[in-house]
Amino acid sequence: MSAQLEAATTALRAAILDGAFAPEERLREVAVADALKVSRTLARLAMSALETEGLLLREPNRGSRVRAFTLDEIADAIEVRGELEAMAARLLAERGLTAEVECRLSGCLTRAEALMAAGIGTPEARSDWVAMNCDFHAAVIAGSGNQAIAVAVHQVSLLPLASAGSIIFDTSQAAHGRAQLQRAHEDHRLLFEALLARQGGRAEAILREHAFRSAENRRHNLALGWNAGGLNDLPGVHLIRQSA
Amino acid sequence: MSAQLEAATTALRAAILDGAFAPEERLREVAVADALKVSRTLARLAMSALETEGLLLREPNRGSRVRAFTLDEIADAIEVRGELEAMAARLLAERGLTAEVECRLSGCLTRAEALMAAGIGTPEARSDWVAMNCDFHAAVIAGSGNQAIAVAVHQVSLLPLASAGSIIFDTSQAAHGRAQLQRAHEDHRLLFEALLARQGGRAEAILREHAFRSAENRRHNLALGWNAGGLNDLPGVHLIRQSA
DNA sequence: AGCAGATGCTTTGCATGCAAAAATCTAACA
DNA sequence: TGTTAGATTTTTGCATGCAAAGCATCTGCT
Repeated sequence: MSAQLEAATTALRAAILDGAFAPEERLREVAVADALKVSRTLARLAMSALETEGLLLREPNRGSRVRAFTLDEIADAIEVRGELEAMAARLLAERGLTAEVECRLSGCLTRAEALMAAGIGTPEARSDWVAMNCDFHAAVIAGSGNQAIAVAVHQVSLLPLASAGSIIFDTSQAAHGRAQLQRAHEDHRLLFEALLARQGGRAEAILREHAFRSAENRRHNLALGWNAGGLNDLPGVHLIRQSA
Repeated sequence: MSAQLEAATTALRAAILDGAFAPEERLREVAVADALKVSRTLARLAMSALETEGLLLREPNRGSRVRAFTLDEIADAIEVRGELEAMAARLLAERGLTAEVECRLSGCLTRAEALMAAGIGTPEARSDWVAMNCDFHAAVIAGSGNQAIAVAVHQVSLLPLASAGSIIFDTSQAAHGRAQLQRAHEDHRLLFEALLARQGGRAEAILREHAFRSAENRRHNLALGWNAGGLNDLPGVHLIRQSA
């Protein structure tokens, strides 16, 4: 993918996630091209890319529409990601930590503690926390030595709000939100401990539960925002009510 | 994806898997276009599609190369697929079998028994077996109710020889090959039993072990073919010696 | 008045053409 | 003889243009 196409795709993806297009709205190439200030060809290619990412649905000869997601789909994706990361943790425990991975993980723990000590009230602190979380999870996956896990995790993380990089901070109830982060950090710490001790089964269980509760939290927080009509403040996504 | 593009992509994918291009060989758009008898545009789009599938590697401004795979990568992908299917089995056991899924699974068991009774010496029988196997695994995944699993499985199954639809029958040692199939069938039967009894943990364990051994068998059979230089008879794939 | 068919307009799908970037070749100089 | 700089050739990346497939409206017929 070339630089221009990359830029166009990124811009279109951001526009979709920002809610620039209504759910189920038809996307015409010319409109996209105009909005992105690129040629029809690039708009078309960007749309194709986002189609394969699953953000757009294309009907033959009738263009594309933005896809809408249910809360359940997002929670499902997070659960799958968790299962994959649990597998990675097990493999990592079995093969043992390299010095590099150990350093990276403990670095994340240190950063997390510093952030929690200073408080995570500011957007910068939240951003740092997200980066730390991404780094931690990525380190586990990379350390597992199984590339297929990374591929699969990448795929399910394409769903909006399903990746380790999208965390919804519950600022309405500070104490509750803080408790969630503390618990997440404790999970990370215990996981690190299990990895050091080569306890594969334990590492797997910790990460699986970590992800499961993460999915539950996500579902809860999203539902809150949904009911409050406040989803537009999120790194937007089109949500539709879950069918049943 | 339009009909013409779909056809071109399928043709190119088949050509690559058939080994029409040497590993690491550079693929030029015009060459591909000529070979597929399509315009450069379609060739280009097809190459992009295969790039996202992971069959081609593209370097900016320098075209694409066919990607080569190691035995380990294939085994890793199978293991990940197994983990995902094990998760699906657990979810399916927890939510219980619907009449439709139960019927589909038991149908697969019946077909398998018929095939084993008649012997699987002919290509048709082998093809039937593969279809049965695909159907069985797909039924478990679909029955889990978690769409993200299907997406992730699809992704890792894109690796050549990693999908449930690619089985290497060991015809050199008939008894050994037959034992492999019998064991696979027994796994399926026991899994069905566990699902009926809502034994989620047991179902998960069975399928995970099933996949793990499948990966080992695949590694073994591929290594056999590799050493015998007989990989060209397979639904071809470019294999390179695993690095370590 | 209602429905079927036809015609025009919109939108996508594909091909060709042009420009820029990379690879290769050539030649000159150290 | 080896190396480097320039020029040429190849190859990709992108834009524009044209044709075909939908979709809507309008008209004629029952």
